[in-house]
Amino acid sequence: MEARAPRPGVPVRGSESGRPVMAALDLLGRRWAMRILWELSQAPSGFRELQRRCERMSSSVLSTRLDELTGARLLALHSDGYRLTPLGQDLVEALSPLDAWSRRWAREMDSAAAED
Amino acid sequence: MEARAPRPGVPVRGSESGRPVMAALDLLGRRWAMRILWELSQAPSGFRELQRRCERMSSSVLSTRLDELTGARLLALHSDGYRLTPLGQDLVEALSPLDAWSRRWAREMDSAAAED
DNA sequence: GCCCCTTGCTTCGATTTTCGAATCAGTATC
DNA sequence: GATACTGATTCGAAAATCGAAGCAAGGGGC
Repeated sequence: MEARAPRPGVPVRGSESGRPVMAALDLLGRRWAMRILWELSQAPSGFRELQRRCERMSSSVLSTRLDELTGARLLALHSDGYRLTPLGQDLVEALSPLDAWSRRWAREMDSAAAED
Repeated sequence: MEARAPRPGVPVRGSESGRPVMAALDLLGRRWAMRILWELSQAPSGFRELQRRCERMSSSVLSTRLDELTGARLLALHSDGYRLTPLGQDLVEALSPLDAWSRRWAREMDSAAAED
């Protein structure tokens, strides 16, 4: 399958500029993309294990995303399964504040719901 | 329109657990969601201005995303347009390392392309 | 050899999401 | 009343995703 992943420097969905951050937002905004990176940061996984860990995501989309993320040099297939590249690990680290934020979000949504 | 935004504590697409970070990944993984937050962090904007800044994204999707993000308490409509809430500002800050990462990504993709 | 199991991955029809141009209703200005 | 904004909706078309079935390759066990 031919991967048509967004790349920095090339116009992507929603941005003619090719600004790197826009390409990143396009790549990461595709369904399951961040989830896949998240799961692989916990442990390298093969295709089917990854599918199980993402609660049976569609194999066709998993295949497409793996192609795109591999093409973007964020991960690679080794003998023990897919693994993040150093670049991919950096991305997950850049995204890691999201976990703490989401817990604060959960608290605020709870107290907001309690007020209604 | 009724917003069916992911919320922490409630199972979302791809996760039965309701873990906050999974709800966040679902919400942010929808098309244009992160881009909208990104643009609003640069400057508050009205509906049409936002649409222009996102290079003519579909108005129907913009409307849906605005509903979802508003329901998630990440933004709100004021007299001068849509604005991030403090919670939404925190999210954008949590995502801000992405900009620096994307520039490193751009450099690595360039040098990788040069080798081919 | 053959059988059985697992792997990464593709196929393809059905469903969901997104697109985008037209349009609506509300408000302000003249 | 006419014009020009605004946020937002409608709806048929296009694209993305789903998901069950299946394929080809590899590794034992016999």
